Amino acid sequence: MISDDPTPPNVTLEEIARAAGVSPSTVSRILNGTVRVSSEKRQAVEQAIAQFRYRPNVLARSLASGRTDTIGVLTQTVASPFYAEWLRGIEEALYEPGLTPVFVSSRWNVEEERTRVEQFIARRVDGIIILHGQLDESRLEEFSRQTPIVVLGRSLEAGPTLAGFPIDNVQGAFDATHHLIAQGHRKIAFIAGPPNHTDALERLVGYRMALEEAGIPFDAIRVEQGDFVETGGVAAMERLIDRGVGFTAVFCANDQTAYGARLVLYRRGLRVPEDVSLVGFDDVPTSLYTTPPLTTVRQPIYELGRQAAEAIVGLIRKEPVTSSPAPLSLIVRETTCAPRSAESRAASSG
Amino acid sequence: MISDDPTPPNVTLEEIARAAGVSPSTVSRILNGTVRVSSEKRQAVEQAIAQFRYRPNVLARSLASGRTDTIGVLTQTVASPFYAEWLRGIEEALYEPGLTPVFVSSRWNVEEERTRVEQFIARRVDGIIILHGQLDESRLEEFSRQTPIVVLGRSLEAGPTLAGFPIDNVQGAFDATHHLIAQGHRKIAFIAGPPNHTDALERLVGYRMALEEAGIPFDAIRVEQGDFVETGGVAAMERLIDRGVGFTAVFCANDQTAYGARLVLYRRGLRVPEDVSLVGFDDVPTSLYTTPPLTTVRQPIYELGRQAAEAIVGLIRKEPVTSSPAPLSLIVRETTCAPRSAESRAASSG
DNA sequence: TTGTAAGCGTTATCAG
DNA sequence: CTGATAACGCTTACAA
Repeated sequence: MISDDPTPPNVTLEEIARAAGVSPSTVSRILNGTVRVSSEKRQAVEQAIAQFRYRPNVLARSLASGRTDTIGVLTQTVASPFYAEWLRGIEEALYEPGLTPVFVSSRWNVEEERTRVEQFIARRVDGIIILHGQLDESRLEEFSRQTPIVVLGRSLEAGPTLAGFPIDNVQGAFDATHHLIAQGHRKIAFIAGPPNHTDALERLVGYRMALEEAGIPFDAIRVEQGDFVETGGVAAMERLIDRGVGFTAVFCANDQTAYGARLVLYRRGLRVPEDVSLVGFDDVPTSLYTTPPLTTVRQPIYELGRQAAEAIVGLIRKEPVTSSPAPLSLIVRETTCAPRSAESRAASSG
Repeated sequence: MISDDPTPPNVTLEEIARAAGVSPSTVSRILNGTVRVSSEKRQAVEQAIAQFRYRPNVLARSLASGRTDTIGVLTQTVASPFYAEWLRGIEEALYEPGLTPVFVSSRWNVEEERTRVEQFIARRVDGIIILHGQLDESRLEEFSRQTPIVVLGRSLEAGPTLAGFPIDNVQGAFDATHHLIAQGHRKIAFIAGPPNHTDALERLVGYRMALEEAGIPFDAIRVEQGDFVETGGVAAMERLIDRGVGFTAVFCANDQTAYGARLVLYRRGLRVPEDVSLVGFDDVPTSLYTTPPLTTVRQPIYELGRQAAEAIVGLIRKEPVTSSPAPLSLIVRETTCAPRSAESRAASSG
C-alpha cells in the first residue's frame, strides 16, 4: 500500500538465459542443481548471473514450486528475554535445513493471533510454530489442515499436521516450592502470573501441591497477583509486605516477576536470601547475573526452540514426530537459604 | 454427521469467481477495493469467500503487483534485550502503514549479513532496515540501488534510497564519565567492548575525552577488554581487581557488561556504589531492576526503532527523510555516588 | 543434456 | 461496472 511505481528494474531469469544463449529452463536447472548441465553452458550462465548481478525472484519461485522454504513463528511478544532465547533456538535449528523463520508477534491479542496465522497461511509458509498461543484447539486443528503447526507449551491431540509440546509447569513449580520447604520454610508466599495464562495457573497448582504434600495449609493471603513482568512483581511484593503477611520465602511465577520483587526487598532493607529467600521461574539469561544470582526453575528455552523447529521440519516431511520436550530443572543459586529461625540447626557457612 | 466442510487445500480466486458467477477480475476488485462493484455481485463473492474460507495467495499477489508490503529487518542477534526493544519499535511503527517486518539475524557474521540482505532483495521486500551491520558503505550503496535501505547506528552519506542514523556514542560515554568525575572520582576504570565494534570504540573515545577535559591522565591500565556480554564483564572485572589497579568507579561499555562486573564486585564483597560506582550503557529494560538500579546512558531504543521504520517508509515513498535521531541521555540511578575518600581504593591490593 | 510450453494465483490493461 | 486477456518470474513435465 505504499509503493506507487512499477517493479524496479530487476533482471530476470529470462534475460540471463538470453545473455548466456541458453533456454530459461537451463538457467533454472543450474540455479537449483536439479540436473547436470554441460560445464560449457554452465560457465556462460554463471558469468551472466555475475555480470548482471542476477538474484532469482523468490516469490516467483515459490509460486511455481509451491514451496516457500519459510516457517512462520508466532510469539506473544518479541520484547522479552525469554522469547529472544527461544527464537534463537528456532533460528539456528532452521538454518541447516535451509528454512527461514519469519517472526511475528500477536502482542497478547487473540484476535491478532488469529490474523497472524491466517497471514502465514496466505503467505504459504511451509509450516507454523506457535509459542503458547490462546487459539482454541479446534481452530488450531482447522488451520493445521492447511499448514503443519507445532505449538510449544501446550498439550494437543497429535495429528499428522499438528503437534503440541507441553511443558511441565506443575512439576517445575512443585520442585521450586519443595526446595524451599526442604530448607525449612513454612511461610512461603507466591506471586502469581496473569490469571488467564495457562502457564501461570499451572505454576500455582505446583505450588499448592508441594505445600499440601508437606502438610502446610494453603493460605490465599500469601498469594498475590503478578503479570509476568517486573512492574507486577514490584506491586505484588509491596502489597505482600504492606499487608503484614508473614513469610520467609517468595516463589515468583517467573524471573521477571522475581526481579521486581527483589527490588522491593532491596528498598525495604530486606536481605536476600538471609531475610527472605527468592525463587523465580524460566532461568532467563540475566538471572545468572542478578545480585545474588537467582535460584530458579530452568526451562531449556533454547533447546525447546530447537525441538520445535525440528518438529515442524518433521511434520513437513511427514515423518513421525516424537514429542518429548526436555524437562524443567531446578537451578539452585544464591537467593535461597534456610529461614533465620532455623539457622541454629542449619549451621551453614553461607 | 459427516462434516460438509472439507476445507479444500487451496482455494483460488478463480474458483471463487466461478462459484459466485463472476469473473476473476471482479473478485480481485472486491478484494482490493480497487473500484466499485455492484453490491449484488459483491454479496455473492463475499459469501463464496466465506464459504470456501478463501485466503488470497500473497505470493501470487506480490508477483503480479510488484509489491510485497514487507520490510526486511536485519539485526546481529535476536537474543538480546537490547534488540528486542528495538524490534518492538519497528513492529509498532510498521503496523499502521500496513507493512509487515521480517526479522532476520546475521549472528555477528559479516558473510551471513551479506547473504541475508541478498535474500531480502530476492524476496523483493519493499525496504530494508539494518541495525549497525558491518557491511561496508560501498556495498550498502550498491544494495540500496535495488531496495531502499536505512541503517541505524551509522553515519552514511545520504542518498535517495539510503539513509544512516548515527548514534552519538561519544557524547553518551562522555556524559557518563563526566558524571563520575563530577562526583569526585579520579580513578575511573573502563571495560570496553569488542575492539572491532564501532560503538565500542566510540564509547572509549568519549571516556577519554571526559578524562582529558578534566585533566585526568588516561591510563591504559584501567581499561580492560570486554565483549558486550556478561561473561566479558566478569572476566574484565576480575582482571581489573586481581591486577591491583586502583579505582573507585567503573564505566562499562554496555549494560550487559555492567551486569557481569557487578557480579564480581558482589563476590568480592565490594559494595555498589559505596565502594565502587558503576555505570552502564544502553539502559536495557532490566537495568531498572538490578540491585541497586543501574546508572546508565539511555539509548531511546524503542524510539530509534520507530524512527528507522518511519524513515524506511519515507524512503519508499520517495519523501525527504529527516535523519535526526533522538539523543542519548544519562540516567542517574543508584549505582553511583561520591567516592568514600581518597584512601578508599576499592581494589587497592589484595 | 537441453529446449518448449504449460502452468502457479493475482493484478492490471483494455475494451465493452 | 465488468470481463477477457495479457503479464509477473520461475519451475517442471514432456519432448527432442
